[in-house]
Amino acid sequence: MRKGKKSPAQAPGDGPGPTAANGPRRAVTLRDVAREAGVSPATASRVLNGSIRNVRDANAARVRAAAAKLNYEPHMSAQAIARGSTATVALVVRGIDDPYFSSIAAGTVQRAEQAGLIVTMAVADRSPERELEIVRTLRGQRPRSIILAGSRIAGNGIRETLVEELAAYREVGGSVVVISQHDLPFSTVSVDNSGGAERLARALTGLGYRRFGILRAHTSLRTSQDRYEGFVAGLRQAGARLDEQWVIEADFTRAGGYAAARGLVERDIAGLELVFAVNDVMAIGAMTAFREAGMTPGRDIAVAGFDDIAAALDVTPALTTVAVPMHDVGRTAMDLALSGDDASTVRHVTADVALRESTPRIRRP
Amino acid sequence: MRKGKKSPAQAPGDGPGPTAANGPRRAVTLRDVAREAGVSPATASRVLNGSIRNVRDANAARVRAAAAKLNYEPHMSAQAIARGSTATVALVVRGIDDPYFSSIAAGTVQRAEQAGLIVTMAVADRSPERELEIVRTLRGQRPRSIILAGSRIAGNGIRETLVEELAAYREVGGSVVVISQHDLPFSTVSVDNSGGAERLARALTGLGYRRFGILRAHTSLRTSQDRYEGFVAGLRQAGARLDEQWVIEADFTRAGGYAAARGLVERDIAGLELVFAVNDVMAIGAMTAFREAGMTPGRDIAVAGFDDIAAALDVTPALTTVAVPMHDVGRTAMDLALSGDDASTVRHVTADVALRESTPRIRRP
DNA sequence: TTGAAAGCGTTACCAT
DNA sequence: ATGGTAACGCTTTCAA
Repeated sequence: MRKGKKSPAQAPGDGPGPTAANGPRRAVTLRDVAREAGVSPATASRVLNGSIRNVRDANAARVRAAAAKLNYEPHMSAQAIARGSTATVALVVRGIDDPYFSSIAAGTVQRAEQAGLIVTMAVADRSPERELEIVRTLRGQRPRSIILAGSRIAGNGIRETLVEELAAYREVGGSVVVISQHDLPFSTVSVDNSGGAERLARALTGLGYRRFGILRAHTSLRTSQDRYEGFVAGLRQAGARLDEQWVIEADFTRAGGYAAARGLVERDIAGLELVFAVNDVMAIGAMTAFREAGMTPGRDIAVAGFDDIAAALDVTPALTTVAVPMHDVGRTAMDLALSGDDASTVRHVTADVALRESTPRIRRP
Repeated sequence: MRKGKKSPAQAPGDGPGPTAANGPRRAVTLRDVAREAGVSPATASRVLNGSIRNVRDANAARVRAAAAKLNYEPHMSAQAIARGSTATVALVVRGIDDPYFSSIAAGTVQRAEQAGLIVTMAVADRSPERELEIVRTLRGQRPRSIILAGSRIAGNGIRETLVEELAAYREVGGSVVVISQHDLPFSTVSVDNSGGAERLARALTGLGYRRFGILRAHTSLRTSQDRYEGFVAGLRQAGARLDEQWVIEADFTRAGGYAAARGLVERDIAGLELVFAVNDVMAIGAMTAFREAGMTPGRDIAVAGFDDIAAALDVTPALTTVAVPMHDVGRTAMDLALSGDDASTVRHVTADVALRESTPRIRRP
């Protein structure tokens, strides 16, 4: 038995009234409400949370009154275990801090709220191992769905284990949605990273650019890799060639872009015309680094990014980028999660090139 | 009884084995693990989640092996109801999308993870009513703590109801932390909004500025109000006066700042030297609006903000602001939440003026 | 050290 | 329409 608070406290006869003691009073339960209303817990349950309408109006009213009077709020965990399902959706991101993820999260949360679900956030910024660990823990929450945003391609079996883990989760009734990981056997929101980057490359060569540098993240980041490869493909199509020495790997963050650009300016970059960073925060970091080095972005060196975060419009010059509708991505992910589509549906979202002042038409000598 | 899966399925004798059927297999439970290990559920519980170390090594090993083999993950909801407490913390923000809140959230989540807690996010961007509703729903989750970031001062009784609601929640064992709402009877992380703004005003007058405009949010937003009043106080101390016609109320967002600045430039603002926006996103929106109107921020008009979000360094000219250590705020909030300090502790965090190029020393005629 | 059993707050079946 | 009661998956007391 639990703490012996039943018999002594019950003798006097009623609810959780302020029993003069001071320790945390116990929360109001459905039984309290039922007692107050003079009905059985079953009836109270039917009124408050049940789907069926088989309760006499008079009783329903009394129950509702009692609930209001006692300020009753159903215990979600208890409901979860009684019903066998929760009202939770889990979202795994890499860094909430990042405008990309926070926009996706915003879209997700918005949709979840409409559906009466709560979303829990986990941050998997450290490593694939950590991500795996998180997914494992998440299973314990028994969420309806797990949405994975910005996950990695990990080597040495980690990825396989992750897939197994998620598959097992789906096996017991959960749904899994991944964002931009088109080769995982789950429902996917697929951002056209590769195509967008390709079109960007073509647009930029169209503006006259020929000598490119690229700031990309580690190859294990699928998003970065897709954008990189798409961009290179676009250059190739346009007959521009890429000098490997100007491809730099850095963190997928503002700091990463900043550091990479610093590294660049310390070398001889005469002749380098444009730097493409695989996301806007890196591009913006790079612009700041260039500026600090006395170069004016958009004049001495062109810069382009990817994502079209809000800040892309606020920097000077405004940043050329590829617009990803991040809210949509989040919403779509949630829609997929809730659709109950057991198949591994893929939903494509397009990414459009937005040419701005950071990449003016170039006048070649 | 529930779904009749007990008797028939039990006859053959064993666990949740793949019974040829295809519907969602049921998840592995502690009983399954216990059976597999040949011990009682009680023992399995002790090994897997119990604090006490009273299990023979051999048995412990078998239990662990069984758990691993079956890929068991404890059902958090079940634990929550059995133990009478959850491992969640609820965070209520106004818009995850906003860099201010996402940074706070990041700090919070980081700390929570260290403590083995999961955080659920709710967005209260709509209205005080909505916020109240959210808090109410949240109570159903029975989180250990509720952290309120960026909440409002609402009129007409809503605020009182909110306070009552939170008080009741604390009554039953939860802890409440509010950020920057120093007059609520709960533990508080108090950002020195008013002092920071005051120091900013003095620093700016020290640079020679005399004619100020202010972009602020609705008076119901405590943070905005504090910053506004602090700034005005600072001006007064420096003997500068504020022309009311240049105080504009707008949304607490980039779009709000942009719109307000548009409105400003459409009027005759000759003589206006500096615009202070009560947060960086508004200031940055304003800078963009000024630039679009053909004015160069930092030269034709000075601009200052508050928060020191990452973007403040990336805009041109770099934005003068008051630096709020947002990660710290988030972490501190979580620390307070977990400290179990029943008293309404207040933790102060300072905000330092950061003078940058958007407010150069002014040369008066 | 171990297991039986009660109990946590709900829901849903079954009978009334 | 209503109430009794088993069940959900786990923890913890109590007795062995």
